[in-house]
Amino acid sequence: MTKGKSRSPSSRDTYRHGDLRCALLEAGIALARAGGPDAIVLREATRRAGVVPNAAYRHFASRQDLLLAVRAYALSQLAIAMETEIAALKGAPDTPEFARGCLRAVGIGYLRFAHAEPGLFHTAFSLPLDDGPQPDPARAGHSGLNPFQLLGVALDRMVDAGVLPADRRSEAEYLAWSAVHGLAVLFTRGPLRRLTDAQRSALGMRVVNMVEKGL
Amino acid sequence: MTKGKSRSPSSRDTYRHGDLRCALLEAGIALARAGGPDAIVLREATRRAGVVPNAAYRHFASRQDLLLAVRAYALSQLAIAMETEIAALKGAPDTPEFARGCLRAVGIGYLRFAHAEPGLFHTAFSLPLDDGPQPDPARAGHSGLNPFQLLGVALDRMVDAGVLPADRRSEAEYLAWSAVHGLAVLFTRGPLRRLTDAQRSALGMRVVNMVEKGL
DNA sequence: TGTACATCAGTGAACGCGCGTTCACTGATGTAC
DNA sequence: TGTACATCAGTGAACGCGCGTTCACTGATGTAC
Repeated sequence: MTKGKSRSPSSRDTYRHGDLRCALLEAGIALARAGGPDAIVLREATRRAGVVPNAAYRHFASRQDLLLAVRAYALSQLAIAMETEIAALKGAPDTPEFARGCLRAVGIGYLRFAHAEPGLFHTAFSLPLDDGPQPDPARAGHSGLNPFQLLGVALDRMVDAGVLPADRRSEAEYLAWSAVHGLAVLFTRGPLRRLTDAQRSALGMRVVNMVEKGL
Repeated sequence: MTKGKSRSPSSRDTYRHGDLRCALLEAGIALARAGGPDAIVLREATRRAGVVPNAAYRHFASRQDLLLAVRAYALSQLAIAMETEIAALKGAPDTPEFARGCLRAVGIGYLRFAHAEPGLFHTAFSLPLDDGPQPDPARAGHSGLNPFQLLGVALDRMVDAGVLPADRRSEAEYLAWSAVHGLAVLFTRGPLRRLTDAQRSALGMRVVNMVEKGL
């Protein structure tokens, strides 16, 4: 993920550009960060990498292919944001408190990421997500789980801790995801985009509480 | 909203095209319906209206101006979808049951519209919504209320009926909106877009119930 | 250690596309006398 | 009632733009002898 344009040649970047694929991906990420999925423009990525436009085709089959790589990065960053919140939890695991905390952490991580990186956030969901039979590890966080899986684990924990009736577990992912995703959209592109940090996190907590209570 | 390309000239469409503004708006709506906000293309709208591209500038200041007009239409259609659900409610008004039913109707209307008209739905929220000091009537349904106002009224009713504690009323719009909007997105462009009608409405009910219970 | 060679990452030039927007115009219309 | 005229909706032609993508190429690299 480092380009090293000004570094002396190493084993990593001896050949011509060095690591053009990586440079293009980074440029794509920067574009997505600044302007969302539509801002991912092949020619601009090559410009930033200091390379002629068609050089990109040595590393990506098409613009879409680059976009998918950027999206995978965005999803992994989202997963990491969730993991960070979970890691900050206090208290003993396997307690009801911890289980609830986990679900909250997943939701809060989601909202924080959406606010901190709106461009990447929208890139992550710019296309339908269809993981094949087995989940793509490129979309995962440090735990190896992708955002959806992290949510699933949090819900499983709640069932195990006796906080969520087992008969409500099915498809609970989508209920929780809906609420938090909706709020993230209202925050980032909707009428709530001018809220202060305090207002935003207060409303975030309320939504997460609503989910916990309403599940 | 009727173009009357093949009608004999009336007072409405005697002058040249007749009612080009209306024809362009209709074309824009058709484009949005089929492909969302990005599909609203000035040149294509003029093509469909049988007119040269720059003719559009007699009626819309820019592409953005046309897009805003289409969005207003989409919002009014959404309001109407909600009103339709409300109108179908049985039971006496001013009862707790009716108040709850109202909130559910607003949510279900929202979800139904999103599913029936995904292109218009996404157009409605393609830009930040900033109603000025007074709400734009072009975005309203038959009642004169826009979608957000309809939601507000439903929540007020719940407070009046004693179903929602007054201290939870504040900003409850955003909690409810979040949950339903999120689900609408998952339905229309997310992983839930292949659900059957039955599955979709079951999940819709669950989200609406979650909101009601969790508010 | 030195040389010939095959590889393939990046080049240079071009393609066709469709977009939003501007300009000076023209000619059917409704209106004033 | 008839004629001259001003209006302004739609025309015709063009602008500059940037995009994704394809083609035949070239020349630095790593490798085989």
